[in-house]
Amino acid sequence: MDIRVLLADDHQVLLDGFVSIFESIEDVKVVGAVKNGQEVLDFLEENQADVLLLDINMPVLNGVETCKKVTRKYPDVKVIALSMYDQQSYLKRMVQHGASGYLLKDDSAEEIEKAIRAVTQGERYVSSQLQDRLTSIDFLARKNKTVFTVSKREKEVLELLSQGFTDQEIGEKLFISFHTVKTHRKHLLSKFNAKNSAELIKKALEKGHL
Amino acid sequence: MDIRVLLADDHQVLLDGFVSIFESIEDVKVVGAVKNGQEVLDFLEENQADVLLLDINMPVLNGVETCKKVTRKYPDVKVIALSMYDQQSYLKRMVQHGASGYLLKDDSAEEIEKAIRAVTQGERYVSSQLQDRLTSIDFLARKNKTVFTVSKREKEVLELLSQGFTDQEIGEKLFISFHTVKTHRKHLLSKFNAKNSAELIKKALEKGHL
DNA sequence: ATCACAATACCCCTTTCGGGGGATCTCAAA
DNA sequence: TTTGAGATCCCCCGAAAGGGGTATTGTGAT
Repeated sequence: MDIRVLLADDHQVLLDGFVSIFESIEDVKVVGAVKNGQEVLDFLEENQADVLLLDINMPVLNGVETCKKVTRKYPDVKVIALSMYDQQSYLKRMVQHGASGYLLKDDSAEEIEKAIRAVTQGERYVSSQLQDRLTSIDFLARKNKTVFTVSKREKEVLELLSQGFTDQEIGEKLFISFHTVKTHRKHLLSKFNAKNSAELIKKALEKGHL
Repeated sequence: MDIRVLLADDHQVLLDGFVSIFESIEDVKVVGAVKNGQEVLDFLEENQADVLLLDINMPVLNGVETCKKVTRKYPDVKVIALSMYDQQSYLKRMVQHGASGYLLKDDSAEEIEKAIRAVTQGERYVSSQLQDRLTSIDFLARKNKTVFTVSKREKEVLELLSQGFTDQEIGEKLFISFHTVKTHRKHLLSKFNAKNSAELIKKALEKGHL
């Protein structure tokens, strides 16, 4: 039985690229190529897949959310996260949400094939480029609470901060006291481990919270 | 004579993808696939190419700089910029620096082929997704002075700012007075039209200056 | 039912920012 | 050769940010 792969990435070139790559692999069939998380769910409604190669950065429904929904609804579908960035934060979040693998777009076709075979066997696969970090991540995941959540309100504050508004102005926009905004910002700073708002915005953008 | 294409993108998957795509096109030959701007220059030192498919976001030497250097040194090489983002700021900068084409990674293989053929004919090609914006860009490019430069020193300050350092700390790192840092930051704020450092970092990241 | 956490608001205090100037000096381009 | 831009330094001043607390709600998970 062939391995049925569903591709999800918002970039057409990448989809085309993957299709071409998989054409040369005997027992791997690309059964679908979609452009966002919503389409993943729509596709799985009516079709079957063994592996989902899922880009993290997508519009409409992002990778993390899609991964969560897919693994909950279709536990048999193995999800391999695909990211441009070798950031532990992503890896952690995806693994937490049920991903079986994590690859970088920088990885070779061979590595991707290996990953697909591994996850269909029920194994986990992480890009060799990240292997060395894995131990520390596992360790951190258990001991430390590095995977933090950003609440709805904090997200709003973050967004307005990135647009250059002051606490005062944000307070007015959200109909809350500027003290509260200060508190939210304070929490954000400590969650992202940023020394000030400039670094906060950078890290938030990097980690995909903006 | 075949069209010799040099690929430059830091993501292996994309390179593989392009190679696969071009394999099915008779008269297009991929003569090289490199991972950063420096490698582009190194490659062109010893080899020839007709078209350079150049990703804008690359480490070591970014797309804009690479484009500038390549078009200056090898005027016969047609550069097609490749970006994930449909931001006019990028388009403008690349065109200013001699790019002959601009594609989105979201574009289809067909569109890419079309673009390659167009630029080898000496034409210009812009992703159809951006066609409608072109007029306004041309207009802006003439009337307004939207394209500003960020000096070397300002870039350094920007980088350190994004890492959460204060003017004082940046001054120490760069062996200059914090007054000077303040001045640089002030200039950056006005250039990027940002109300504060948070917005500055966001805009700098968006426009690819970080 | 308890516990954790999000969301709200307030206090104090110090440091940093941000906006407005002005002033050299150098180097390259017009 | 003049002009402009980059880089450097300095002033003032008020507004914000940042760090440390405390505290009250409400809600959702265990």
